[in-house]
Amino acid sequence: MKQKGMSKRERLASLSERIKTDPFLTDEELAEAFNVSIQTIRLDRLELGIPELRERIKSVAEDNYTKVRSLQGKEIIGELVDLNLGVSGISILETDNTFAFEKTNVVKGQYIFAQAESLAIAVIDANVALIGVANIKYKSPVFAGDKLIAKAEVVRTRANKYFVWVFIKVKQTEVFRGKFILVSFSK
Amino acid sequence: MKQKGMSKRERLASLSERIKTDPFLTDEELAEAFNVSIQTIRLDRLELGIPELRERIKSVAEDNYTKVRSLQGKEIIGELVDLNLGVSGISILETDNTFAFEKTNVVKGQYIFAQAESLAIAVIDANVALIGVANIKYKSPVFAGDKLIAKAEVVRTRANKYFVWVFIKVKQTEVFRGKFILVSFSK
DNA sequence: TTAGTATTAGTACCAGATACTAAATGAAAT
DNA sequence: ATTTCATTTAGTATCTGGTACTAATACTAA
Repeated sequence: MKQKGMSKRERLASLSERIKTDPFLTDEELAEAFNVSIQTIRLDRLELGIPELRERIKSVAEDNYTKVRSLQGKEIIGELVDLNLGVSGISILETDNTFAFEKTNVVKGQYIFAQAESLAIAVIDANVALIGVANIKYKSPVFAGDKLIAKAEVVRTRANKYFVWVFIKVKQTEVFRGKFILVSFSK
Repeated sequence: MKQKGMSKRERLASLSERIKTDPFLTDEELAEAFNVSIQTIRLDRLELGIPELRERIKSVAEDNYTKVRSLQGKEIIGELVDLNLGVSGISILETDNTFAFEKTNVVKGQYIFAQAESLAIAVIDANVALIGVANIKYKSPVFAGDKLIAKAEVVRTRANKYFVWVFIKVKQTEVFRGKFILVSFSK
């Protein structure tokens, strides 16, 4: 994929684009791709303020290490700030643009749902599975940066079934409500 | 956090534990922590088959790079295998244990929901926001390893509102159904 | 005391850089 | 055609966090 006769401006733009899409490229590989010397690539990076390969890899690793742990590894989405086991609970989720659609900056419903679901499960604290849900409603869109405050309440317990209501608000305004039916699991 | 008078066996066990929980530790830091020389740490790593810091960081970065992109970066959860814009769509999601609760191996509802929601949005393909949802139902638990096949159908369009039904099956068995109300966004 | 293991020390080497100096090349302006 | 300045290339010393290897020393159990 050699690109000859490129102006410096073009190369700089293309370079940062490439590194953004693939942060694992060495200066040597980049030098070959652009058909310039390694030194030129280094000068370009210096000019663009792009750190060296190892730093890039490290930051990808660090960013994701925490993010992956907190988004997919952890059982609770959002921070549990109050818990009254079997009765009620409150969690807070600070959103940012990684939770949102790029174009619109609207937070994806899946994260709001995840906060509600995980809070509902935390309140029960048993080997539960979410089997039924009803009456979910997104009342108004949530934007990146909004701080979601979720409140859960156990409204009824019957045999191994738990009925939990979860409300999520952004600054007093209700943005989501859902009724979850949790079924405790045979051990 | 110095640990003196540890046997080799103890150190080896503790070492791999530490590196597992924090892969960003250099040999030097480890040597200080265990109060042994750097060479000892290197011999230990060699014996345990633990790669060097840079390799560790790189593999964390690579593992997560794809995972994070596909789970939180991408707009669609699951692979879109069929799309009839404005009418219907099918997506497939192969689950694994990263989607599930550790203890029970039951896939978290949030991922199933995310697949359904993102498919519903893909079928509409407009600047939509998910505002209302109704009649969601998880019919039976999904386990890590199950292959989820989601089908979406647009059942009604009224002004800027779209009513989309999504069914998810695992081997002919319906595990989820949901009716989404999507509202197209003012540009 | 000795054998064998564990540990430490030191050297040469590597990748992928930084930081720096110096030279060569190219294009535009005079 | 020559000067001038930006761009590019070349080369050296240095850094980090290692590998691979050899050799010496310390510890421990028989």
